[in-house]
Amino acid sequence: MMNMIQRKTRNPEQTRNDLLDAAYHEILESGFQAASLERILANTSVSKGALYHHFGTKRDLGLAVIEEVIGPQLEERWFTMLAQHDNPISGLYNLIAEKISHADESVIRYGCPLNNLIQEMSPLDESFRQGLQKIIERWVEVVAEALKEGQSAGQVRPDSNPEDIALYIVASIEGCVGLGKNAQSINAYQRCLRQLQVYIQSLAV
Amino acid sequence: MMNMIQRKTRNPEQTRNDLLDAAYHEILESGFQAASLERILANTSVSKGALYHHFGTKRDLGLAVIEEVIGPQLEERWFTMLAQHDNPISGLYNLIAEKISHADESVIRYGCPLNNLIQEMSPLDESFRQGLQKIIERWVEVVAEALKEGQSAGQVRPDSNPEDIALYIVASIEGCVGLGKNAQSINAYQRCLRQLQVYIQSLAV
DNA sequence: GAAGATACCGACCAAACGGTATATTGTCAA
DNA sequence: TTGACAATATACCGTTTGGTCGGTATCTTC
Repeated sequence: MMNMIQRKTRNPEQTRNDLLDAAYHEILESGFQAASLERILANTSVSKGALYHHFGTKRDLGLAVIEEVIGPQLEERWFTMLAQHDNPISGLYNLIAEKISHADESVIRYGCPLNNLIQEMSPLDESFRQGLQKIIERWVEVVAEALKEGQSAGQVRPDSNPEDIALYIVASIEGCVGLGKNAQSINAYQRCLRQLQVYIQSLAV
Repeated sequence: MMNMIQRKTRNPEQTRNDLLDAAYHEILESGFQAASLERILANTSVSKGALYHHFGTKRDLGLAVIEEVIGPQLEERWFTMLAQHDNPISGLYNLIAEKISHADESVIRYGCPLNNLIQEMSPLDESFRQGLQKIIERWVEVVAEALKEGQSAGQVRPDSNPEDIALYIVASIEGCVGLGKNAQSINAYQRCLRQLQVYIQSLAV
């Protein structure tokens, strides 16, 4: 076979990561169903053969993006930061504050990758739903755990259910991001999150 | 041409409504991009020719669903009901209570048609975004207006911005529906909305 | 009742899609 | 050095997609 324009050296790990990264962005921009493998390949200079060597189907690629890109991303940016504060109220408050001040264009334009996939895929594919749900549950659990410790330390009002509140906080965040995205407005995004801050402060004892 | 199996009598309005209704359900189940015209046609016994007589493109059909189905649906179920209460706190509270008790399977499975389309389409098509944003703005406006009147009547705390709170409430609702959908859990859905009720009550003077 | 407009029909089309088959090349253990 | 296998390349395939087109039936108007 002629004209084999191949990569100079083999690097399967790099190839796999390139694919995951390109797939992540393609999915963020177009959604999973409308994500085009051809476009992903064009953005990575990876051949179709290589793609199907690393991932059995488009679906497998999507599931890998959830598990290996979106999950870890949230874990880093959110969960470890929350653990650094010894007061959950100020911890959550500061986390939201950071979201408010770092309102970059990508969030306003494309919203939250996790929420996007939830709305699109969770009714259509049980494996997707479970992969996404695992991340959500972890998120809620981390917030709930912080609130519980805050209750023990007398920082959080004891008359409230940490699990329920954590669930609601996560829901509100996704809601704020979603509305900011549709308004295409940093202002709406910030105003919405600001109210969440007010709510969070009301949890203090 | 032989074998023209046509509808017995013409009824352009009915045909159009049938198409809008079927498209609404198809979009709710699959999203807009993955919505199949063939499937819509199969569910309506309308021919492709008839479809393209009433709607210029698939995009036009989608925009019509937003404007003529989703918009009015929310207007009926929400906006008129809120106007019936003379206290916005109890009005909003009851509206959420109704959502909690009427947690039908469709909401848990498919979520909110408005939010689904926002997350999928608003970054991809400016006309979609504007159509959806019009509905969101109306929603926020109705809630904000009710809160303002409540402030005047001394029912709502005066130290808060009705527009911001209204935005946040709408965002929270969408967030709760979205999480309930991903958890596939009526329980999570209800617990989440229950916290929103608590928040709403905290707005009372 | 003829003419013109409106509504509807179904075969067809090009493009894009995810996926497969087969060939080739790099890597590394034996 | 060689044999085996992992990694990569590309041509190709069947299906589905949104959309078009020439034609027909029905309704309205004069």
